[in-house]
Order: sequence, then structure tokens, then C-alpha cells
Amino acid sequence: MLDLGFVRANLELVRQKMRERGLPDILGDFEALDAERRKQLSEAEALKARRNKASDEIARLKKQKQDASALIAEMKQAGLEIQALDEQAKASDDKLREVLRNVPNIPHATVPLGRGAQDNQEVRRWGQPREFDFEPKAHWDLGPELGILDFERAAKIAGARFAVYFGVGAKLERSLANFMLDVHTREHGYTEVLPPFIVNSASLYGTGQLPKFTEDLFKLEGSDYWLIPTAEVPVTNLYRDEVLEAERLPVKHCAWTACFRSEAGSYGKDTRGIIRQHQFQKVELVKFTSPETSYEELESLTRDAEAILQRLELPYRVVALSTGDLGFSSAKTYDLEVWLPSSREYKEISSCSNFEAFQARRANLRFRNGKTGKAELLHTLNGSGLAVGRTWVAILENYQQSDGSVVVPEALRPYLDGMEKISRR
RNA sequence: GGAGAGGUGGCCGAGUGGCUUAAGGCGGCGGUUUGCUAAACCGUUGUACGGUCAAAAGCUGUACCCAGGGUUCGAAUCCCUGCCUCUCCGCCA
Repeated sequence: MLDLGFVRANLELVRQKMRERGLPDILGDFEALDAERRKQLSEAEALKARRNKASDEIARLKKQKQDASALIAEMKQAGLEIQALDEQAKASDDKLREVLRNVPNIPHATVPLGRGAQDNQEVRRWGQPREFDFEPKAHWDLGPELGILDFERAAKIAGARFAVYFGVGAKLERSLANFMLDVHTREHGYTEVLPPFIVNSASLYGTGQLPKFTEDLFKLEGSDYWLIPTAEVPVTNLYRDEVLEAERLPVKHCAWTACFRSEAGSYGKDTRGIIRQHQFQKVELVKFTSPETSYEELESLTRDAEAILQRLELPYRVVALSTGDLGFSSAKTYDLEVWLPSSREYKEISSCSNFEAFQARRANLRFRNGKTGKAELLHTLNGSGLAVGRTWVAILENYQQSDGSVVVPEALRPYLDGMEKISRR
């Protein structure tokens, strides 16, 4: 959420930035709503001030055994007026907040202007896509042929967009998660967190999934519980309504979790394979920083995620999302895209974002500024480090051999009991 | 699942309708004293949204004692609902 006072003072700037996002009318009649709200608030507060004074007077009169009935009668009337004014003010406030809640974050000045994904800018590439002397297979063929991936049985026990991993397939997934967590905790300074995979709606509101994106989530019937769509939600909300000491910053967490997404509205997209599933695993990186350092921290967080791809020797590129493709809560996002030989294209495997104070304002995440002594809003960042399932796919496809076997990347071998190659048993 | 006890500021903790502008303590910040440290003493103390102001500071108003309703001229205090925590019992990986 943007700051009410900031929007009021910079209305034209905000309107301009929303046009850049392709949302020219998102602010609606903000000015009129704001003016109305302030007028009603002032009136109600003036009347309350009078009532507070009168209450003191009543107490004094009663103490002195004098008659206060006239004043009491007057205040009874005032009470009714206050109630009416409060209701009006509440209604205006609700309307204004509704508008504000649905306004996305302001893109950072360095975000490329554009209408959508086609205007995203490639920042850098790493590694050379391998030249195959045979026709590389897609993972949805390779996996089942190796006997490590099964879609039919997944459909039987759950439905579409689910997968079952067998044997080395399951172990590869587990090894990848361990490998990622080890690198981030040992070498990049992140503290591991294992949070609940279920959260309440307040947490989803804090990170910006609610109220706008209900459709993308799984809700548990008859409760206020939701399956997490990403570890970002529980981890970012860890310090909700807290004030962190400045010396602790930046706070860096990594978390392995399952993630659950309804994928409503993505019918027909990535229907084959395990690119887009209702349930997948992800190692997430989350940072809480001071406002001054958040953009440096975005760069290093992105590098931390890239390090995993480099160790696995998977070719990738880094893309800066354009204003038209930026997520709701994000001020700036780099996507990491890994090379997939079967489709001959780079596919998203990580998304690293700086949310500035947007989530912090919603979740009331603050730190104590050493200089001013005041509690100020933190900046929050997160990025996948990485999506485990998509990494699994990238390994199968990039390391496949002409005989259908898959070479295990060297960095991963210690996690697979030294196994060098995955072959059909 | 059953029974009971609770939820007060950064923390501890008092507070059963107006004397609370939330006592007292701890911590933090500023100061006095001091060779240094400690102690003692004095002062100070949160958040949000308004008003005033070119802006900031300041001043000022309102709200906030888990959350949401209610009773009342007036609620931290009384009533209702919900959430959470703790204790005991039962069940359970």
C-alpha cells in the first residue's frame, strides 16, 4: 500500500507512474474522497473534543453535588450526532482505503518503460546453451521414461497439474532443496526458517496477495486458513507489528516450503510437464533492510540466486521486468530465466523483487532508526533461490544424453551419494 | 474435545464507571556528578489520522489498554461475540 499523505502530496506523480504500469484510472476520484473524509473527520473530532470537556464538567458538578442534568441531556444529543458523523467518516475512510489498497507499487526510476513482457530488458547472460547432436527431449518424456516421474498416477490420486516423483526423481528434488539451503546459509549469510505452510488472511494481506488475488489461492474450507502460494508470505510476516533494532539489519532468511497455487486463469498454459503445478517446492530468500540499502540488497539477492544456477552450470539470463509486467507489490523485479533445450527458450526460474515499503506499510514492519530514534518502515525484498521443480526440469533437459540418461551436475553429486548419472533401472 | 485462568505502553506490572493526562518499576534517550567504570540524582519517553504552517519544528485535536460490536452524558474498567496465550484432563504423530 502507498502512503496516504504521499499520494495526496504527489498525486500527479502517482498518476503518471500508474499510466506507466498501464493503469491510468486506478486512482479514481481520490481527491474528492480524500477531501470528504477529512471534512467528516474534523467535524466528528471537534464534537468529540466538546464531549470530552463536558464529561469532565459533569464529573466536577456531580462531585460538588450540583445538578448536571442539563449538560447530560445536551451530551446525549451530541452522542447521537457523533455516532452519525462517525459512520459517515468510516464509510468515506473505507472507500478511500479500498482505492488505496488496489493501487500497486510505484515502479523504481530504473525500471524500463513498457507495456508488458515483450518490453522486459535483458541485463546479462551466463553460460552457453549446449549444442545437441541429437534431438533433446522434454522433461515430460525423459522423466517418465527414466521411471522417476509419473503424471497418470498423480492425476488418479489428486488431479491435473500434479506429479509424483519416484526413486532418484524424489531424491533429486530433495537434494536440490538441501543444496540450495546449504549454499545460502553457509555462504550467503541467510538464516534458515521453516514456517507453517498455512497462513491466516492477515498475512496474505500483509504481502499483497489479498484482497486482490483471492482467485490464485487455495483456501481451507470453514476457516481463515489458506495454503501458502510462496514462502514469501509466512516469512515476510514473521516480524509483522514489530520494531527491529537497526543493528540487526539486514535480516536475511531463506526458507524451503511447498507452495500451492490454484492457477485459475492459466488454463492451457504450460499444461505439459511440471513447469506449472498446483503444488511445488521452492527455496525462498527474504530480506528486511533499511530504505538506504534496499537496492544494493536487491542486486546481491539476485546474485545469491544466480550462484545456484552457476554451481549447477545451467545457462541463464537475467531480465529486468518492464513497468507493464511488474507485479502488484513490487517496485523493481529481476527475473532469472534458465535455458530449456526442449523449447529452445529461457524460462523463469526465479523472481527477485524489491517491494520498498509497500509490504512493510501493509504488515506494519518497522525498524528503529538509530539517528532519529524513531520507528520507520523497513524495506522488504524476496526472490526464489530457486524454484526447485523448475531446477529439476532444467537439470533433466540440459544434462540429458542421447541414450535417455541424465548426467548429475558435479555440485549435486555429494547430495546423491556420489551418483554421476541417472539411468533407467 | 472437556474444565479453568488470562491478554494493559519497548518490557514487567497496578488499575472494578469520572481523582488516569494509564500508578510504580525496568529499559532507552538527554543532563548533573565523575580520573575511568559503576552508582546516585534530575528530566524525558509510543503509534495512527486530522488541524495550524510554504515546509519542517512546534503547538493543538481525535483515536488506540487483543479484535469487533453493545450499554452509558462518560468505558482499560460493565455486557456480547471472536481470536490468541497459559494450566489441568482426554486424545494424538
